[in-house]
Amino acid sequence: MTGTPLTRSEAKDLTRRKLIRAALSILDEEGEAGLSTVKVAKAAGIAQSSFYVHFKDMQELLRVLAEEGGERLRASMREARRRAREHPGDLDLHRETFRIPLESICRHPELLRIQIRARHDPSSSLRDFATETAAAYREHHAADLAALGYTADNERDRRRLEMIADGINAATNALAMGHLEGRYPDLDEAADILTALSRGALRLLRATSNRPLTEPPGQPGDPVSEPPGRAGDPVSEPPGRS
Amino acid sequence: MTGTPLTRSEAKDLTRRKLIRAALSILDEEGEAGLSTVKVAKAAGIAQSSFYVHFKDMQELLRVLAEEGGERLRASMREARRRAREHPGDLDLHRETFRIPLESICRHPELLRIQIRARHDPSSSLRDFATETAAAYREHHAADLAALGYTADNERDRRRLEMIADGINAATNALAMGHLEGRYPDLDEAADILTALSRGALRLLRATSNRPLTEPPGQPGDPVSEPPGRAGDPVSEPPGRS
DNA sequence: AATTTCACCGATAGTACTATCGGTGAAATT
DNA sequence: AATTTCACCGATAGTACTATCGGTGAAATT
Repeated sequence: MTGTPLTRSEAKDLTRRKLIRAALSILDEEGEAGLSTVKVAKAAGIAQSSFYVHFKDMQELLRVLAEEGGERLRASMREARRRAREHPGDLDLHRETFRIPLESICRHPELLRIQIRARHDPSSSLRDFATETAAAYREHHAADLAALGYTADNERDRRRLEMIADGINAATNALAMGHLEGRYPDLDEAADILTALSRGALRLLRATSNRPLTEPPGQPGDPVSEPPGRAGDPVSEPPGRS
Repeated sequence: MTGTPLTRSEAKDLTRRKLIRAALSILDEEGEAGLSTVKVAKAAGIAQSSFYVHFKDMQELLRVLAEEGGERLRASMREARRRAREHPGDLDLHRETFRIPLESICRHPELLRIQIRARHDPSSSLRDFATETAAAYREHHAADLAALGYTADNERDRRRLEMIADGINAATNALAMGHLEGRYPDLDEAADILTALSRGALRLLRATSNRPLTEPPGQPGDPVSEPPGRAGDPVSEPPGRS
């Protein structure tokens, strides 16, 4: 049947993978509270005590899990955004920057769930890690927006960009979860909504930038003004793109 | 000192409130995993076994907690949105519909955290409840948008409205958390961002509605609707508002 | 005044889990 | 071939918690 004589370290690594896989599946079915060395070891086919050959404790396994998943997603997002920036005209590519994370989340939803739970659980040893991860996503997203031409040269605008990135990331997670729950069968539709959310907010940024402070939000005739001069396509490209 | 002779039921109710308060504070400091009948009872000043006089088990206490918090928030949001609808011109009132939930979340962040954790924890007995609560927020928000004039008379548009509501709700939670973490000191700024996110997405809805693309919900001449040739105010009011 | 109710108590049986320890045999090294 | 390494094992001490039970005294009812 097998014919594959494994070396000792190969066998160990295999067992380690089995433990990780088992943990993921239990996490998926029962959540973090259902996770125990007993269950994971048993599901991986080894004795409970052997769990400690591979991990110092359960927290270490969880961290490994979170890191692996996060790394993969971040890499694919970076790539998608880079491509979109290189071909600025391509709407499909731009939407792609939203579809990539959506798909990535849907591929391993438990990984996002761990992060979300950890971020909101003061007792989780992963909390700091999850908070840092979320901050990295947020700041990276904000930096990408800045690269698209939404220069943030003062404190307020920087904060706004960060809020937009924060909000959009949260919305992305929410829509991915909705897809998994069967509410939004088409991920492209979700990506469209995210694009629209993002652009709407960015328009505000342009509109009320600190440059021409002539406009306190509300002037006769133009309730929430557009940059003077350019009142074009309502779904127009960001300033630096066309 | 006291001078307040409590009846038996008053005393019992007081103890019950103490338990709830204690649970909230422990939840805040240590999270759900740190919650136990031992700790809660001790913090409330009674014996561990007396916990069961007031609650069937810890899950019941958690549910009571979640229900109380959710009820309060929902009521204040309904009220804020009603007011905004009654005075359609008032931008401050519209922003208020976003500031109310932001403030409410910040008042008792643990309550939202419980819900979020529960939604993403398959083992939580509160999961169904949290999912239903989230669905209620989402659908209510979507209905409110529909009431603003974004009629959703086909499946696709309905789904889009729901996605927008879903995304905005998620963004609201994220910005509230960011405020608590000290990143967004001004809740009004956050409310502005949410308003902008919302409007941007709704514009898409109008723009690509499946009906004759020429005339979305508004009438000809309506300053609000965006007839293709008429590059009007890109951050205009929703169709039904002016 | 006698009786009943009941919020609370301490003790405790039971459950689930963690993490360590000495032992084992096959792989790896000498 | 002899020796060492080490992934894995079963047993077990220790920890933390849940939920029940009989008892108690003051409040409430009669």
